[in-house]
Amino acid sequence: MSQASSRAILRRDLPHPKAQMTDFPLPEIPPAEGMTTQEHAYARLRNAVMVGALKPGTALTFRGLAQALGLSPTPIREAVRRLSTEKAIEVLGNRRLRVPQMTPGRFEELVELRVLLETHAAGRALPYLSEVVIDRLTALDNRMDAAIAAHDLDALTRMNQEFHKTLYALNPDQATIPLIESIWLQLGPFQRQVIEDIAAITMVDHHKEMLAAMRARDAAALRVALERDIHDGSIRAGRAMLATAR
Amino acid sequence: MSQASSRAILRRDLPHPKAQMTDFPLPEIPPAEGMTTQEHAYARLRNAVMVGALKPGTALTFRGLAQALGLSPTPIREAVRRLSTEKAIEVLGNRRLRVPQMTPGRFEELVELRVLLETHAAGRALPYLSEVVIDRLTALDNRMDAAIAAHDLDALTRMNQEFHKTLYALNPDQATIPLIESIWLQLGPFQRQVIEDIAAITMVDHHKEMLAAMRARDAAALRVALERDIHDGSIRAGRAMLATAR
DNA sequence: CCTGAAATTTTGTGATATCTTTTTTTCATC
DNA sequence: GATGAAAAAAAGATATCACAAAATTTCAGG
Repeated sequence: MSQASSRAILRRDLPHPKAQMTDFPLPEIPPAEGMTTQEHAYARLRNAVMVGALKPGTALTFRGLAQALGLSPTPIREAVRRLSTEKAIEVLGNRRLRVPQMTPGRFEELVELRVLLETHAAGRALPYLSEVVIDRLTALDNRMDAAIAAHDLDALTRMNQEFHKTLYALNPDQATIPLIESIWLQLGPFQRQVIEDIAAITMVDHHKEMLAAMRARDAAALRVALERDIHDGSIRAGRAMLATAR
Repeated sequence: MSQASSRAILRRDLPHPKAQMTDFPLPEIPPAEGMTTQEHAYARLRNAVMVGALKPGTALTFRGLAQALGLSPTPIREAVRRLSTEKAIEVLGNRRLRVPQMTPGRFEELVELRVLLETHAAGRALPYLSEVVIDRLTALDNRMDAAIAAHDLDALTRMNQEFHKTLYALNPDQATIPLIESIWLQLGPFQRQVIEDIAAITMVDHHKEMLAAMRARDAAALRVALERDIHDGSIRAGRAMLATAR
């Protein structure tokens, strides 16, 4: 991990002392072939938000991010603007950037949207589901068990998203995934504060329910398992956190 | 209208001769107070896509757009990148930009998503609905009747979106509207090819149904009217168009 | 030790320059 | 006239520059 030059990302002052951070890593992302600098910066920042590497309320600067990633501000600005459109980063009126704060109302809305969009996507994916894919998802689920054993929360988060995304992407006429990912981005920073091993384990348990429903080609059961997966994975812990944080 | 310098927006060659355009206007948007150049460019391009001022398949260039808007490429790039994240503009692998093409499968998916998200948003808005708002929506609906009489399709499209958006925005914990707008953006370029006066009129008729349901605070009726509004407004004409265009 | 105004630094914004890739045009050859 | 390779033009990507706005620090006065 390159935490070497990640010092200048933050501003010095923050409204809430709790949000103060002296240093944090921007997880690396392998730079794919033929990727522009801007795309790589986007992928890396997006991943950082998605896995919760940036806490809610964290203030950012273009120049700080540029320095942290070893780039000029130009591609960073493009990447951050894209993320701001996805509501992953907030551009405040006074030209300041920060990772959005979570509120109880927004949290409930986001979880409802996850259920709405993901059950829709799963239903539309089911007709395209093959044995090969089920095997692939089962293998992925097993790797998640290993990640839990190793307490590797980053890998677990990534694989969990891959599990869901693989299912939804089976439908070739795909317009839902970007919307779902926008929701994931908005939940990401908050989620990290919330996830605990227990929540992670129930998450995977629901995946096994989902896989059983897929094998049976049972749309209703898949929907129920998915709803449980989303609810148990976030709602309980999230509500508790927001209730005490006030 | 400033169509003066909108010549260099397009590339000369296009895969489909049908998509070739010699000139087109980018509808103007009043530059709001304290708006940055990038934000204004974003608003203007976004509006152009939303109201269908750019045909599907239209190829764009950063420099051409910059010239058309009288700006340097920098803010244009940021604006276009944002739109590409919203799937309003496609960034092809070979670094080319274009307005996305519509396919039958994608069209059905987008309309389904409209119904899914907008019925959700309407349901969540209903508890916040006041008489004042209903009156405001009724007045807006009347102005739409006038726009139909005047054959002003741009104004009609804008007001139709305002009608829907006003309703959904009543819920203060709002995460759905950006998703809905992304769908509108994706349907925008195609919709313009499809809209006819008859479709526009049925659209408004459904608004009157929606208003009646709002007055009665009847969530089920509102949902039905909204579904009809979306379906009748696009599905029939859209399907017909895509069927013949093949 | 606190307060607040001025000076300093930092930052966002937009234009421009440079480099590389892609596209378009030119033109010789078949 | 068609074909294709080379030359020319155009366009994307990124770094840098200049400027204005905002935030931070400094420091005098209480």
